[in-house]
Amino acid sequence: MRIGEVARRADVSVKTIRYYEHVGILPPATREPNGYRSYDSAVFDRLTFTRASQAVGLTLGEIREVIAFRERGEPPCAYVLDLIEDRGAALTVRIADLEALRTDLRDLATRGHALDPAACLPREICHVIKSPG
Amino acid sequence: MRIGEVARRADVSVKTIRYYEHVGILPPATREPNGYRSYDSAVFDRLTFTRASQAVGLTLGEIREVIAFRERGEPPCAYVLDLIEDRGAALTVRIADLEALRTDLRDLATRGHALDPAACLPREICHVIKSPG
DNA sequence: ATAAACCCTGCCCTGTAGAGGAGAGTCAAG
DNA sequence: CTTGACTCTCCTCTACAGGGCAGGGTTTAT
Repeated sequence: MRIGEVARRADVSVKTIRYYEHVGILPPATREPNGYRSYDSAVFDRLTFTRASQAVGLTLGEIREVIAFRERGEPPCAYVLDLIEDRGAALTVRIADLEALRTDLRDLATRGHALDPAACLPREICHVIKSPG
Repeated sequence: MRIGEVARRADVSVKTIRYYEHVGILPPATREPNGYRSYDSAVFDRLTFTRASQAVGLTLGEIREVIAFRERGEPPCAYVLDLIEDRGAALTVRIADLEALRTDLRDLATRGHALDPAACLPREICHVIKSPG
């Protein structure tokens, strides 16, 4: 199967498939005598796994690591669980940060609506936004 | 005052100051006869405002817009409030997405711990991660 | 006089995940 | 025979906010 057909059937772009090969998500494709890449159905397993992994927030670099385990013959499950737990912890921190920011924004909006634009001095640019200090 | 002193006193890098001039956050500095940039204390108001704005999630592009209002002689407060409310709404969506992702990750971790790595087939790379379909 | 510290412009580099296009070769159908 | 669809490699570009050099000129203190 050629790259275009793989792309259509997996609903990814041809560019993406070449890129995945470039970054090691896909092994170097075998080639037809004319140089065209040739694939068998195993490519769909890779692409499906890659998509599912991206959906849970793994980067291509991490996905490549996971695949590397598998290629060394080791089940990557333990590594995957670590990754997932790290991602989860990082996500918790990030969500907390964003929630704090959202709170700030709401306070700012509330305060801002109570302020008079005519009382905003050029020197401070806009009195709605003040430095935390 | 020269750029280095501004940088020290405002606790930003010299690079950052030049960059801000480049992108229009700061007006082109006046120059000493030798070509060195020369600043008066107004630069600190800009830098302070810029920092405070970044802290609430505005981009330099947006900050530049706000400053442009001020330079046209209009109080930018109304525009700032719009920006803040847009950011807040976008943030709410984003937080919801991340929370959904965190939920997925937790489910995945829970299910993953219950699975046997030895039962993970090479074809699926890692059975902890499955496509949503 | 000279070394250390400062300043200038201009250029490339970072990370993410590819997109877009140039220029060329290949293949099937009409 | 030629048109259109496909494929190849290689190069540049995106957003964001600067960082890190090179290679030069200037100032300040010793």
